[in-house]
Amino acid sequence: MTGIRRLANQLNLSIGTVSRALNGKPDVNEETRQRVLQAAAEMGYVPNQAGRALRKGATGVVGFMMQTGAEITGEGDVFFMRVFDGVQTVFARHHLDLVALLCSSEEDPSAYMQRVVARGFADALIISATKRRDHRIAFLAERNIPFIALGRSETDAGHPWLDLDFEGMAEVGVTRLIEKGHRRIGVFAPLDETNLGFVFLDRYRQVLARHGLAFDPDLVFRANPNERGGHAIAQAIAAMPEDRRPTGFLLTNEVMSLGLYNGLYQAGLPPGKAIAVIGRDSPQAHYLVPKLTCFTLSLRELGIALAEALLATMPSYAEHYPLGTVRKVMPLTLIEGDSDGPAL
Amino acid sequence: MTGIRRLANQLNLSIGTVSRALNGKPDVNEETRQRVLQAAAEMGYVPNQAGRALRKGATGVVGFMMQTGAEITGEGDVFFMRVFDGVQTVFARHHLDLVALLCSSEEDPSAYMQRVVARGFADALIISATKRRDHRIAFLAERNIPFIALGRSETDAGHPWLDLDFEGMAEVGVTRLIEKGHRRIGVFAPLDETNLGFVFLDRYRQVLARHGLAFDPDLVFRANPNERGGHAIAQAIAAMPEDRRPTGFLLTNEVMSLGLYNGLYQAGLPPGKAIAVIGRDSPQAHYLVPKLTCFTLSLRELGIALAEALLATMPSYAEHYPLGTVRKVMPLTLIEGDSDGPAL
DNA sequence: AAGCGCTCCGTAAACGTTTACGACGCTATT
DNA sequence: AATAGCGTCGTAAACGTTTACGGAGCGCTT
Repeated sequence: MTGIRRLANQLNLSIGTVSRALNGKPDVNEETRQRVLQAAAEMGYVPNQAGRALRKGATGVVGFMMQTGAEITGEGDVFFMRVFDGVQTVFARHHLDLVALLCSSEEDPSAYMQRVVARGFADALIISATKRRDHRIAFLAERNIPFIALGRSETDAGHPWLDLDFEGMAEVGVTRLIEKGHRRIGVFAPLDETNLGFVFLDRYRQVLARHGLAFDPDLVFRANPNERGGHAIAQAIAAMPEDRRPTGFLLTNEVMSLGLYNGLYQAGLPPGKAIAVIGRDSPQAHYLVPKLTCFTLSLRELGIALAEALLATMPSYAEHYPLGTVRKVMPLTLIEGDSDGPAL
Repeated sequence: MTGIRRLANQLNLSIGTVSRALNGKPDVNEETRQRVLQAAAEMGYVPNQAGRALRKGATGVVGFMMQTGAEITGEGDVFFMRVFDGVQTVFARHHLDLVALLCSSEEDPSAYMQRVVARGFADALIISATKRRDHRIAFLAERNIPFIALGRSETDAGHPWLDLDFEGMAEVGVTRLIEKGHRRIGVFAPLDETNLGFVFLDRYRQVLARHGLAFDPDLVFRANPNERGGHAIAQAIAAMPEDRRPTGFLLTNEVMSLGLYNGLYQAGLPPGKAIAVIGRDSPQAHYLVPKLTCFTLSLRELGIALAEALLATMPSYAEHYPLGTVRKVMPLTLIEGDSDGPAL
């Protein structure tokens, strides 16, 4: 005798009643409910996940899909850990569990996702590292599985997403550099189809135009979104003729600054002096010299917003989170450092 | 009609035969097996996780338990992502899935783990961020749930573990600094009960003694195992009277070096000149100036070893991985940089 | 020709829950 | 006094698999 049956036996109740008592159903005497609850606690009873999932057709689990071994997110680990924490504070209120679904670098992300949803592993998904064209979005939307994307994408399935305010960063960052006298402002762009704010470049050009500055494609530096990429950009800058180099640089990525700094120093172009740099907040940014001027946002709040937006797509939570597909951009605020001095 | 029943219907077979065909059981005609396999692929059939788990009493999932929002691991994100990748290459061969079980910072880790195993979420567990005294170990060992710990612990349940070779780092690192003329060598130790190689200090003292050097407790710097902790250590060093300061420092942690460097520069004690530093390999370490002399190991191989050691505890995999409880220390190799010059 | 062993397949039970439905006793209504 | 309604509880089916068991068909031996 195992599981709920043992509990029922102990209490001289039927398994049906015990189940109802535990699940807070109305048609059970309050006194017996207390008896059940107490006995469950004493015997350490926890409902079996498989049995419950099989019957209910839902697991109570939300999966956050990530790729292992890859360094394509451009965000550090603390980034995700803090976002997770925000997501969980919301989920905890609704007895939802968050797990990270780890897609091996040897498996195709789309295939992995298909496997995961077909097997009924999770009720809903959060996908990150979205590409500009992302098959996963159409796939999930078609079989209307609740999901939300962290990061915009060009493939639009009327799906919900959250993203950082890349437009705002372009607006504020580029304007700031221009006002400090910079005329040639370099920016980062991803190498592949990874979506790290493809809207950023548009706004960058708009701001330039508004100030009467020409757009120079050579000032868009493509690289991998990691430390090495930052270093590569520095080398590329150093290799340019002096009068064509950027005098200011805007980095929308969290972890590239360290490599960029290092490369600039090596090239004799000290950041903050020869080249002004604005980046993103991260544990690294605090300890760069000179102190990095950077955009920051609360990752915990990002996680909370993510969770709430996801639940807003699920009818079962409509009473708490009014139904609707959220598409929101999270604003960032600027922290002034010493890395974005005026143009020489 | 759903699931395997639909498949069976389509093929004019019984669900039993279809199941056997899919699971590679011997008593099924090879021709019909091919028919089944093909039909399954065409119809995109994937066995339901809940049904299978309920019947078999096993999920085919291994959980890697992590804490969100916390920064207690002392390892960067790339660290875990690469370890995961190693684990998965092994698991993939055995149709095992790896997921990260995310324990919220608002929930007690032991309670979370209890919930996870009672619900039958995973067949086996990998636990990290082990404490010197870790309740989880006894808990898992008692109900003999297969698990392995990443990191040693003082609570010994005869359980398997893997850990970095902190003794080796102490041996090689301290000896190296001594041979370069350093007499006062500082080391890092965690603040709380987090286990970051408590064996390290023992070996540190042994090496000192072997070279006739006295152990000075003031040279053991306690701090949080993150960038901020590194910075705090630098400040502590600067606050010491000059003749009591360490002239060399050994950092066994992956991410503290950036903070330490920054703090030392701020204090006018440039790393590599005023104070020799040896640390751990990480994406940051590559771009520190001067280049950090550091210990490195293949995280992928660590993951592979972790997975193999875990499977070695599970009888079902005995034919591939001979039964036994592995307790192994992963060696690290030294990469020479420019940060550990001779004593002045 | 009867028996045996082998291959292949169908049948049905079981895993642990949840939940629709009905049964029972009691009170209040007509 | 019969009935309706309510509160409480038990019964049993269902979720989608896997697997022990048995049976049908066939070729071979004795």
